Amino acid sequence: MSLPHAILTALLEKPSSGLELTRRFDRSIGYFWSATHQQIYRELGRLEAEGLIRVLPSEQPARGQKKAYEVLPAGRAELARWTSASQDPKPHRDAMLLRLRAAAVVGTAGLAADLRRHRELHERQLAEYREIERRDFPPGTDGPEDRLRHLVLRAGIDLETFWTQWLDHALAEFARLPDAGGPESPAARKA
Amino acid sequence: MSLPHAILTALLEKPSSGLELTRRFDRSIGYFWSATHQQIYRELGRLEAEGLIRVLPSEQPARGQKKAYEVLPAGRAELARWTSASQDPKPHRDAMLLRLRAAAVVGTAGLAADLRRHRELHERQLAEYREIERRDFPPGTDGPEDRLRHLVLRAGIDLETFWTQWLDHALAEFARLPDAGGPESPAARKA
DNA sequence: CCACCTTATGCAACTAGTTGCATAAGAGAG
DNA sequence: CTCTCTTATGCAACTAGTTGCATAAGGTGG
Repeated sequence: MSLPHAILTALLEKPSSGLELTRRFDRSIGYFWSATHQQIYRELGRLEAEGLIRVLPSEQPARGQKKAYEVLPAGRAELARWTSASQDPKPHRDAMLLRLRAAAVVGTAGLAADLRRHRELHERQLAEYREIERRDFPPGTDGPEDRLRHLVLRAGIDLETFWTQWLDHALAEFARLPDAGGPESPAARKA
Repeated sequence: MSLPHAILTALLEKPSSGLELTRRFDRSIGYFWSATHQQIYRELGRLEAEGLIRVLPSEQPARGQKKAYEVLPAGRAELARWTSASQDPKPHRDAMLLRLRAAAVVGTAGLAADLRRHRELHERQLAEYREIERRDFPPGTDGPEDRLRHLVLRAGIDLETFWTQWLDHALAEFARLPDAGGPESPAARKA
């Protein structure tokens, strides 16, 4: 139930068209709230119908024409309401941890390669975050809005650092396991 | 697409009924792959229809009667296949980070209290994980299966530690912000 | 013996997110 | 002028997860 609020935030930061929003979701906002262009268009339609946003009057678009939206006062109020309301954290789902647990039962064959691949992906993401930090938060950037946005980026950086290190730890553990097939290789079991 | 595999893993660890599975998902497995009882019953039905699990022959149940399942060889094979197959990490969604970013635009009013509440929740979860670690992984527990399961638990412990510390950091940052209403309090804007 | 509580299973409807594809305008190549 | 590529918007169908409620057996207290 947060995609509309993600869009409101993005539009308050800068009025945009659906495709522009999609691009921004692929970059900054999508790092902690991803969305596809179809989700975004559908949600823009709903938000407009509810009177929380409107099409920028300058543009009178037809299909295939850019159509930029801006947030109306009711939209800002709704975002403020949502931001301050108490919310329970959603339980996270992590397929890799599940696979590790499954591997304890059916064997670790083939898993190490994917652990290494994930490690690379997290490292690449980390490098991207660091680049954003260098670019957007040079020393002296410390207005209240900057501080909050930097705080969010720090969470991303620290999380990727965490996963990179944890995967290193996992790979080290794998190296110590008896054999490539793991505790019970599926082949050995199926005979 | 991982719930069936979570269930297969749980059933391989120990054949169980739907409700028993639900309880185990509330404890260990649910810490990284949560599921409600309705999801579990529905999925058990599907897995049985696909021939990956079967009802334990000892029990011939009617409605309201316990009905325990065990994994068939085809189920084990499918789990092994899924575990070893390469999978891309799903982008994570975190509402709290989104709220912080929204707060940079509409103001921080009311947010600090929920940050504190979340900190408490993460700390409580951390204590629970540590208790599980103490109970299930005493020194000397180091068979290959134990190592893998411990690795997964460590991820949980370290993640909760991470969030607790990050929230402390966020609260410290909040304390330094100009005022309770934040950079642009909604009230000030709406006038 | 029946009202109520707990354990246990399950259906139906809804919400959110994903995937695949369709439509349309404009720009450039031949 | 028309074919194709890019930009842009959007619908429809599907998959996954959530919420609300129904059903049924067995035990307990009055």
